[in-house]
Amino acid sequence: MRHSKVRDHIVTTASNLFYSKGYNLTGINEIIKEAGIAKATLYNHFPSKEDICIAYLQSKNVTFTKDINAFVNEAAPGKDRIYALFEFLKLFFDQKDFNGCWCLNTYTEMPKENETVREEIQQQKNDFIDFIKELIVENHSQESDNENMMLARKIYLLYEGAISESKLHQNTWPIEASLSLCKKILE
Amino acid sequence: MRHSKVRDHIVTTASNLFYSKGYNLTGINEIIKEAGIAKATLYNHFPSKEDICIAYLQSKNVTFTKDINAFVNEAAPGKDRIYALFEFLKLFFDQKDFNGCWCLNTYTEMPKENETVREEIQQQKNDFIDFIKELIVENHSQESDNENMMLARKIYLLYEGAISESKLHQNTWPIEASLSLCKKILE
Amino acid sequence: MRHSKVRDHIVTTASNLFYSKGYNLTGINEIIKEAGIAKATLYNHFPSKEDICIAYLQSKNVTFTKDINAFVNEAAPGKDRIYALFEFLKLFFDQKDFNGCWCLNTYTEMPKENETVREEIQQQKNDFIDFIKELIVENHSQESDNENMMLARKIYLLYEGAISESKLHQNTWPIEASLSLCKKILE
Amino acid sequence: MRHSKVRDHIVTTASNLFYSKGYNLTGINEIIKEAGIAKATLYNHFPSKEDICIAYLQSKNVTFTKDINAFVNEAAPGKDRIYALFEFLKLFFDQKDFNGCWCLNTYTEMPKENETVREEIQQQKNDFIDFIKELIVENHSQESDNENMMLARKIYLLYEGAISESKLHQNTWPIEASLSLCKKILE
DNA sequence: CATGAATGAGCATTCATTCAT
DNA sequence: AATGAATGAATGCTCATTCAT
Repeated sequence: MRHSKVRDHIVTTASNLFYSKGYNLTGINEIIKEAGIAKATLYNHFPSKEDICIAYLQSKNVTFTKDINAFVNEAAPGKDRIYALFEFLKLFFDQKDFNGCWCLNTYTEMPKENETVREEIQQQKNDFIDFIKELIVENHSQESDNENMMLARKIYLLYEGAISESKLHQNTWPIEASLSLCKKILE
Repeated sequence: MRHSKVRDHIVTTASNLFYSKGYNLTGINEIIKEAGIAKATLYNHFPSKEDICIAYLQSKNVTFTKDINAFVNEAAPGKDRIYALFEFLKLFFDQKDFNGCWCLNTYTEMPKENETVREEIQQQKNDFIDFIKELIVENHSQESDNENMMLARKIYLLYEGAISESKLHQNTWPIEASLSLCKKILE
Repeated sequence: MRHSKVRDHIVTTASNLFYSKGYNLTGINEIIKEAGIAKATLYNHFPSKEDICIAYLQSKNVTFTKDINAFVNEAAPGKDRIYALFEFLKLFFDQKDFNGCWCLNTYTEMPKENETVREEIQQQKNDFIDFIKELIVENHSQESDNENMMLARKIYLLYEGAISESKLHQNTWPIEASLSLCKKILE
Repeated sequence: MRHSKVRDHIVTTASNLFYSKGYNLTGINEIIKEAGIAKATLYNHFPSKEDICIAYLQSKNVTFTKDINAFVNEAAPGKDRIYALFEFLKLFFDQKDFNGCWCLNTYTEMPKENETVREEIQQQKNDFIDFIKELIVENHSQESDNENMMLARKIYLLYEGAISESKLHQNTWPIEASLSLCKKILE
């Protein structure tokens, strides 16, 4: 049974802790205490802490993908939808538990040897680049596929820089600066 | 005695481990074993692991500042010196223990409550932004101080995006893309 | 319902695991996984792991008694039937999951306080001694009952030494040596 | 420092527990509680429980070798020294914590994969066989080396059967029977 | 009769730090 | 200034068993 109420509860609880405190600074004991379950219950649902981490990453990604899709679709087709990425980021930043990008954070916390987690993260980022590319294609589809990809990567880099640095400096200026730069290259 | 041979040896050893494995995944035992010293010796020089972390960050910054300064000064004055930032990053990426930015990594690994480390990191990043601003001033000093700062932040964001993402994707395309974008906004 | 198909399946599965891995190194989870049943199903048939252990010992003994009886009866009446015990042991040793004597193994693994299991094992061994005594009686019945018993115990000791040590040294020399000694005392 | 007071204390404490309760039924917690030390202190002296097991086996063997040597040397040279092996065993049996052979017990408790422990045990047993062979050589040295070895193995098998079965049946008859058999083959 | 889910107590091991010398 | 030894608290994980359905 892949989806159970308890399982979802564990993922939600662990996700909040992993995201706000970090993966290595969150112990299993803290997760079960917060979730109000026994240790063996957790291990009945997940073979190891690493598996909870994967579930955490996937859960974050599902929500993110859904939310950002909905958000950009509220903007007018064209460049505004691309700019909306950064508006979305501002809302994200304003959330009281904002702690940057779960992917970058987790990638940093994991031992290099953990290829499972690394590949999950790389996949999510590549999916995000593809998502940006789609927005670009909608906007100026006269370019070659390769040029669209190049542009998508640049906007992706601006987004990533913005999320990392707004966290580090605890300020929105990186988001504003990235948006400004984004507008410049799309004009 | 702020500077002793043993102290420097500890910092060097710990730095290599912290940088390549991460702060939380590096234990005190590993540091003393690698350094070939007794545990109490380490604690004679540093009150706690956190203090070694500060020394690590400072040590990394001293080297970085010296090296990047030297590197950009080899380029012709003007835009080339700014582009040299990204050339420097490529060399950095090619080093066999490359693991992204020690500041971003450590910021992610530390508990939010640790303001000492957070402030050290923010200071380093602000110093780096100032360094970029100096390069800009040298290049087109006719702009206002505020506009120079805005531009410096944008180039800084490109640099930060490039270092983070080249690590994550294990590829140089983020550096190339950032450099390309940098050239575009300076033309 | 003392004998059900499920019950027998559990005993068979548990027996294989207990014998090859040891009682303490075999978990309930491994048994149910291997048997393909639910945990509660197992506990419907056996009140505790210890009860499965008893069933395991009895099951092993039933098979052993049947097999060794059949085997020695194929030999000519007289001394050959006694020597056949060691020939039987050689065949036992050659089985790919050979792991010595289930009784001695289980006796070693159980806490001293577990008298139920200890008595079951002692009973099986006493039955085996009686079995050997019967073979002796068939052979030279002119001896007193006491002398027959003494002889049976000696042959039993050779058998037990042979099984333990062939396992420990992973070699058949202990069986050969015991057989050789057995022949000497019967000549 | 291979030999420290604490280390010896740990080995002594663990040995008593491993021998009387069994390796798997003795937890690290019980060892440290009985030894009156902190958990990390134990792990400062031994990398793992398995290493304590090796130390336990070696410690038992050192004492055994010393004691049995001293004991047999008190007997008159010749057959008596060989018979003394079984007299020694009787004294061993009478000790209040007698629980059979530590080697056979530990061999049974260990997973098959643990070759380190298995080899240690096999080595001890082979050394013991060599010891018996020496006693035989002293007695009737006119035999070939191979025949002496064959005889040593047989007496060894009697000894091993005696120790295993006196434990299982909680009685000295196996020792008496083995001794009786031993006398028969040496006459 | 069978099940999936839950549990408390326990496991071996590692952590950063302190202390007496 | 340097050390080896000791520590309490926490780590991730497994155990046999129970319970509601």
